[in-house]
Amino acid sequence: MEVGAGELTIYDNINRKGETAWRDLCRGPHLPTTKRIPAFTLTRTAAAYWRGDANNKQLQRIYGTAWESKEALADHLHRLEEAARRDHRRLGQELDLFSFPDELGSGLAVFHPKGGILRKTMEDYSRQRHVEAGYEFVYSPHISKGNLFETSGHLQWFADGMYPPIHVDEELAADGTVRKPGQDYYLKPMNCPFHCLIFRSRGRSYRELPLRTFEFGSVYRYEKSGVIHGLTRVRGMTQDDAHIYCTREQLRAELASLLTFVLDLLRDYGLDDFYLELSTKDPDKYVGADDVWDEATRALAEVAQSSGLELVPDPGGAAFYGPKISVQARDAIGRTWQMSTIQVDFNLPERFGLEYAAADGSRQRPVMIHRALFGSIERFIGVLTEHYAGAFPPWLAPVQVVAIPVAERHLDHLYAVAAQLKAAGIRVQVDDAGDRMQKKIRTSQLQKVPYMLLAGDRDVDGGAVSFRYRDGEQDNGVPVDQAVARIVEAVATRSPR
RNA sequence: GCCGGCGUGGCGCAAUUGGCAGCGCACUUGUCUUGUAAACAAGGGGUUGGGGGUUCGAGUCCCCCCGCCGGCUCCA
Repeated sequence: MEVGAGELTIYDNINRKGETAWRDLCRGPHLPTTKRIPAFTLTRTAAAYWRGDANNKQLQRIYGTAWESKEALADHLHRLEEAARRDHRRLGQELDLFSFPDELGSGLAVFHPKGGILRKTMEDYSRQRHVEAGYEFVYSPHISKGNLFETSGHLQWFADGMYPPIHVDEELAADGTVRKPGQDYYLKPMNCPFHCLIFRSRGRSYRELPLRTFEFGSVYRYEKSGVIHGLTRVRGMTQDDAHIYCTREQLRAELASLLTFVLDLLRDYGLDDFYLELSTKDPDKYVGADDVWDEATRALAEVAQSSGLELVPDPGGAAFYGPKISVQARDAIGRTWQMSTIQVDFNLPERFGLEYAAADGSRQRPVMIHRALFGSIERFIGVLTEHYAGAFPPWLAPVQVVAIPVAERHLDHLYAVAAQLKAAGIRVQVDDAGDRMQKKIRTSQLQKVPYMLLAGDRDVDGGAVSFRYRDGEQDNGVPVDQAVARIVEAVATRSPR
């Protein structure tokens, strides 16, 4: 039969007359009777393409889950609830981070002030690390004439993933015929063609290589309507994108240091459980010479192996232009997300005719590496939101400190503390609303603020504040200078608490 | 894109066979001046996603768009 390995059973479903009403396919495991399933529930229903091919008809599929005991089923359902509680779409709403206004269109997000400061903090730290790692910062526009994407091959290979062209500058004569043909502009689906133009903008020497061009580049992809999902699958996104142009000899060392860089940076954002996937050539869809493919694939494999991380092969999963490593990260509840990709590309340097002058004076073609760490910032924010369940570590938290007076007369003391924190670069708010203290604590708790600083008569008299941490723990009567230093230290070291 | 479900103040939800659009939170104002997860009271806020249709009458029924949710296919 067509379904994989193992047994395939056809169940006869008998009607009251004892005739077979319909037949049902099932790939095991099989039970003689459903009485042996102690706990099950139906979960959802949706269409599925016959044999997983969109060209085929769809069948209605009913999903269920079966467990060895009622307790195991309850545990499973509880885990699903936990995942739902962490859903970044819900937390994005509750924590006022971002939204998807209907007016913008599907898959297009706006970041609110709190999501904005989170994003800016992530970007700033990323920029700092890229400076340290020898990247050059470049910028490119969001749209381009179609020419560029003909050169890059996007219009041949990936036109259906792109927004349709914007046709401009056409002039018609009085009789309606075209007097001046117009131009097609496209929203860019990738940044690489632009970076290739930057490389090509003047003659290049081997002395400049590796040339590492970095950009937070906004790209637009016409994702099919049914696949859009929160921040993790959007139509407009910003990639932390870089293209590294190097010699074939430099490739291996560059890939090795790159993987280290990527993993270190992901760890700084709080992800630390990884495995790697090596995507190799699809024999039916690739460009470039076999020996270069082999060389690059070997280099990637060796670099991956020396990382000591688990390596999962993904045969045929490469892009048409070169093999890649992708970093898969496990989050706090064990789900895996594809994060960073490191792709070797033999195609674009060829298509753009990129060259550098080698030491012997000959003209050589550079190898190009595409890489993104976050993948897209939007997606990374979505993943981190779920990883932390919205309780971001202090350095990332949109509001790091909320100061709460026991009574109104303690406000001036807290305004002074807040001014000190603010001067030290801490994002602090004084909750001077008309609510009671308990209510203010609840509000900040629900907003997952890392530090609450409370002050009553005892604190004011002692020149102190009282900590309430996000986990409910308290540390009362901490002298103001110490309290400020404690918070500044936690933020500076990107401490988890 | 496909199949199924859904769309009601900022958010979460209610509204009987088609018959006065409501509740909680949030917001504004007032009173209370408080020691670790919700004080009390009053007030404002809606063309029920958009458009068309049926009807004396539509949140409710029909059609077309838009968007969301769950899957499938896709994810350079």
